[in-house]
Amino acid sequence: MAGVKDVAAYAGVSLGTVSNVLNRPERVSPATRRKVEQAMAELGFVRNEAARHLRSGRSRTLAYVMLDAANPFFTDVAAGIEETAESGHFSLYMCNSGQRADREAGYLAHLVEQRVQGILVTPIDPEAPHLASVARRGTPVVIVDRTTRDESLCSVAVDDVLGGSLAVEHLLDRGHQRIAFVGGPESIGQVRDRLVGARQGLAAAGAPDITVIETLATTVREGRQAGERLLGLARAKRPTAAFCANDLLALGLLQQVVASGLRVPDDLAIVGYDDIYFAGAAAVPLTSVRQPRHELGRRAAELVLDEADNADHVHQQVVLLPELVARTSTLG
Amino acid sequence: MAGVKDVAAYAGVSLGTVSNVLNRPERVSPATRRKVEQAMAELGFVRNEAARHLRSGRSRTLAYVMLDAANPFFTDVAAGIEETAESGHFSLYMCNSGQRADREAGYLAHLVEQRVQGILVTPIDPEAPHLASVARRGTPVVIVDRTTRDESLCSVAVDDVLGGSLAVEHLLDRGHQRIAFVGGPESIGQVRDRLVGARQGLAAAGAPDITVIETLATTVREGRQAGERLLGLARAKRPTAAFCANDLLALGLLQQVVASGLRVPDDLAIVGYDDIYFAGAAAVPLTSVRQPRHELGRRAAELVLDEADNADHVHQQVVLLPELVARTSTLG
DNA sequence: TTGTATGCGTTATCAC
DNA sequence: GTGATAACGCATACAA
Repeated sequence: MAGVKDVAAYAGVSLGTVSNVLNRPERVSPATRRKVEQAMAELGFVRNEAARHLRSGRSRTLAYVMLDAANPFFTDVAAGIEETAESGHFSLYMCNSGQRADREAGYLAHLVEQRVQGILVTPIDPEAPHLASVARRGTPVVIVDRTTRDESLCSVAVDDVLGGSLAVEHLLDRGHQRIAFVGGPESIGQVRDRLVGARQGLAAAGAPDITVIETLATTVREGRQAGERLLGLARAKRPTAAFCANDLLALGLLQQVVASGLRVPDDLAIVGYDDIYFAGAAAVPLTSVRQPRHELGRRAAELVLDEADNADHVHQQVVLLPELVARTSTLG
Repeated sequence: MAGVKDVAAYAGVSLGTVSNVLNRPERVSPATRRKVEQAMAELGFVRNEAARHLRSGRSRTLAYVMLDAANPFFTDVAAGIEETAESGHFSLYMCNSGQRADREAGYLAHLVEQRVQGILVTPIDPEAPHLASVARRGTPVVIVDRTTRDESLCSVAVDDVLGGSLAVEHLLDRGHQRIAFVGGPESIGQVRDRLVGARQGLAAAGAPDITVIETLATTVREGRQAGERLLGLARAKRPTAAFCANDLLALGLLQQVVASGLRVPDDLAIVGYDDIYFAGAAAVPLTSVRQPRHELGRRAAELVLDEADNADHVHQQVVLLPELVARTSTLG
C-alpha cells in the first residue's frame, strides 16, 4: 500500500512537500500541488491514521459503549451523540456490551488502547471502579443514562422519580384510583426510582398505595406474564390502570390484555416508559413517559468533548427532565 | 501517560524486556516479570494501539457500517457479526450511516485510514463505485443484506423472491384469494423482489393477481396510510389479506385496522417481513417472513475475515433462505 | 516554496 | 535471560 514516500517519489518531489499538500495545502504552489494530488490518486494513497495519530498524539474519534444495541432507546441516544460528534468533525464508534460485563471491560480496554478522544458509556454497573480508572488513565469518560456517586466522572441522566410521578398523576387525572406498578427487579436503580416517584404521586393525592407486580426483567415476555397475574385478580380489586417500568413491559402487557379479549383503556389503561418508537406504533398507541433521548446523547457528547480539550473542565452530574406523552392507551 | 520506556526505567530493566513481558512473557524470568508487571500497574501503563499497529501493520478490529441503527433488523445483524468477531478476538465498531450517503462515505474513509481488518456494510447503493474502490485499496469489504453485480466484492443476502412466495403461499393455504401487497417505492430492489415472489406464488396457484398498494417508504406511518386506502375499498372487492414489504409497514397497517374497529385476522389477515422483535410483540402477534439475521451477520463476518487473511480467497455472493413464522395475525 | 532530519511508542532482531 | 537498536508512516521544525 502506497505511503507518502511512494507518492513523493512518483510525483518527483520530496516527502515534506507531500505532507504539506496534505496538511497545509496553502503553502504549496498550485502546480506541484496538482502533481502531488495526481500521484496520490493514481497510487490510491490513503493516509495511515495510526501513524498520524501516533505523531500527533490524539485521534478524532469518540466511542459509545451501549448497554443493549437491540433496545431502540439506546440507538436513539446514540443518534444524539452522533449529532454532536459530527458537528465537531468526530467519528463515532458504537460498541455493544449486550449487558455483559466482560464485553464492556473488553471494549473499554480496547478503546483506551486506541486513545480515542472520549468514551461515553451506559454501564452495567455505574459504580464499578473500572470506569473511574479508565478516566484516571487519561481518557475522558461520561456515564450516559445512569447516575453515579463517583464525582470524578461526568454523567447525564433523566429524573426517574419525576417520571414516575408524572405517570401516576396522569392516571389520577383520568380518574383511576387502583393503580398497578409493573416492573423489576428492584435492584435496577431506575426501576426503583420510577416506583418511588409513582408512590410519591399517589401519596400527594391521598390515593391508595400502588399494587406492585414485580417482574424478573424489563422485557416483553415478562410484561405478558405480569398481565396474566394482573388479569387473574378478582374483578373488584383488580387495578384499572397499570404503570410499567418501561415500554417493553407495557407492550407485553398490552398483548396479554388484548389476547384475553379485554379492551385498552376501557378495561385497563396502560402507561409505559421511554416512549420508544414502537410505543407510538403499537396497535393501541401507548401513553409513555418520554426521556429526552437525543438531548441525553448530545449533552453527554458535549461533556466528553469539553473534558477532552478544556483544561479547567469541572465534572458535572446533569439531570434532564422527562415528559409525558398521552396516547390512546389512557385516553381511549 | 506512561509508555514502555517509563515502565522500563521504573522497573530498572531495559525497554526490550518490557516488550518481552508484553508479547512473549515465557522468555522472561518470573522475577523480572513480576517487577515489570508491578511497574506497569503502578504507572497505569496502557499499550498504545496506534504505535503497535503502526509497527505490526494490522489491527484487530472490524467495522460494520449500518444503514439505520434505529431499525432493529440491523442491530440483530450486527449481533451476528459480533459473535464471529468475538470468537476471532476482534472488536467490532458499529457506525451508522442513517441512510445518508455523505456519512457512509465519511465512515468508509475514516475506517480505511484506520486500517481496520475488514469492513462490513449495508450500503445505500450497492452498486456505488466507492465500495469497490475501498476494496481495491486493500481493505476487505463485504456487502451485507444487499446483492451487488460487482463481482470484486463479497456479499451476503437473503432470497427475497422466495420470501415473497412463502408469504403468499401461506395466505393461499389459509383460504385467501384476494390479496394486497403493501410496499414501495419499487426503486428499492428488495421491495421489488418480494413483490415478484408474491406474484410468482399467485401465478403458480392460478390465483388472481395481487392488488398493489404502493407506499412512499417502508415505515409505520406509510403502513397506516396504506391501511386507510385499503379499508376505503368497497367491501366486496376489498382484499381479505395483506402482505407487507416489511414489518414496520405491517405494524402501521395493523394499527389502522384496529383503530377502525376491525379485527385481525378475521377482517384482514396480515403478513409482515423481517420478523423483527416487535412483530412477535405486537398486540396481535404478526406472521412474518424471517430472514436469518444472525447468520447473515455471521457469514458476512466470516467472509471478511477470510478475505483478510486467506491469500487465495475467492469472492462469493452468498444467498440465504428466509422462513415463514406463522402467528396470530393470519392464524386467528 | 521545497527538502531534510528527527521523533512519536512499539515490536523484532540481534548481540551480549 | 536481557539489553541495544532499527524500523513502522507520518508531521513538523528548520535549513536551504
